[in-house]
Amino acid sequence: MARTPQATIDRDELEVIREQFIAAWGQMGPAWGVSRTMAEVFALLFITSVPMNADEVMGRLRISRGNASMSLRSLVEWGLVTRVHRRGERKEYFQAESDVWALSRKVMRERLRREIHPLLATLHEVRDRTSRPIGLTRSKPERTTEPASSAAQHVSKAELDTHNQQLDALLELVQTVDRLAERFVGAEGKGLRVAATLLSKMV
Amino acid sequence: MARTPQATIDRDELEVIREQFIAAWGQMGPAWGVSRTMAEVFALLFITSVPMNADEVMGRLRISRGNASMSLRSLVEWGLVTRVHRRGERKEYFQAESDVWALSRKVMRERLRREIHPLLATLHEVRDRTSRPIGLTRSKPERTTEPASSAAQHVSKAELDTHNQQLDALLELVQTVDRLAERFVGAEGKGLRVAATLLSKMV
DNA sequence: TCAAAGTTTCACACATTTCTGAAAGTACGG
DNA sequence: CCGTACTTTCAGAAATGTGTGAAACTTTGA
Repeated sequence: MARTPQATIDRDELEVIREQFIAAWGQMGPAWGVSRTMAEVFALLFITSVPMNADEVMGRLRISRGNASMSLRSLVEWGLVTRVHRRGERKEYFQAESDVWALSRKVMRERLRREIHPLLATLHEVRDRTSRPIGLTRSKPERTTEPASSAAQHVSKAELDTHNQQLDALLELVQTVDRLAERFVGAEGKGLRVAATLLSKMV
Repeated sequence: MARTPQATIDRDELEVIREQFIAAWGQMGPAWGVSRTMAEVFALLFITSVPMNADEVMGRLRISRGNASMSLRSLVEWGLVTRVHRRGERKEYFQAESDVWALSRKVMRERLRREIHPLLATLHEVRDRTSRPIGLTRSKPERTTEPASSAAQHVSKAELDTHNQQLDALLELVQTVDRLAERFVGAEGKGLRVAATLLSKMV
């Protein structure tokens, strides 16, 4: 297991290693809310650390022009990759954001926007439909009238209370996640790193 | 916008409300690494707060027996739902874990296991292939021999260093996420809640 | 030991997502 | 302006992921 500080590595070997990295990243893509290809393109740009144009990307990854164009565009939208113009060249080059902390913040921001916020909106909406102010004192069941089976129409107070309690608890959770995430995203610097340090102090 | 503390709600109305909740949850499913149906089944059990058997689930959600069986089974595997036996009844009933904090920990544990850990393993493996101890002092480029274009075979030291730096930075990030998550998962109680409280003290 | 009740499996059908390639669009230099 | 170099779009093809339903399997009570 002793690692020899290998001085040289073959071009081919490096390419194989990069390939392995790219493949691993690609597999994670879908689980992260981006397509496999998008993840691979990003991995390629990230690990190579050299700006590439669409042709280079499509050649290296063996994907179509259309796919390369789409993927690069999405990556730019996510803020994970930036366009680079080279003097005297007409082609557009793309380079990956290389600061991993910045990357994590950008990913988080995007997922917050696409997933958490819409969910929160719906949860609030749903919560409102059974009235009662949001997220406040979770009134304990205080069972009063029970089945109330007058005309097979009304829902018992107990059932409604349970519903509301579940919803409130969920809302609180999602809001907590949201607030936490916003904090990371907002933080100037290495949001996660700060968090990690802080939390390591808790038992 | 003033909310009347509505005393009664029609059965039908409650069903519609539940439906909206279930639909919203279902939409989030894919983004969370579970299928839409699985998310819906969970939402149904969670919001209804009453144990149901497979037939009730398939009836309410209009899904096939096979699908219901699969989804319930996965939910049990994830630990989000538990089987309940009723005295004298032969059918199996299923009920959702109702503590949202426990839920969040279980989801996190599962995703850690399926996504983060394999990724970490591969990253380490990739890192090892260019040797040098892991995650330690990120040696600054210290550019020495540059192109070294002897036989068009070897990779320049500079290129290799860049590669390793990117990889190390990424490893550090993923490890941080991993450690943070492990902490939440491990925490007895409301991991996230504690985190939120703690972090609210940071500026 | 059997029949009834309940659950799981799995080959196939269906739906959704992703990718391709060619055509349309855009912008730049001359 | 026009031609060339490059990029984007998009309809259909391919791949992937999900859902169905019936048959196989398991369990239980008599």
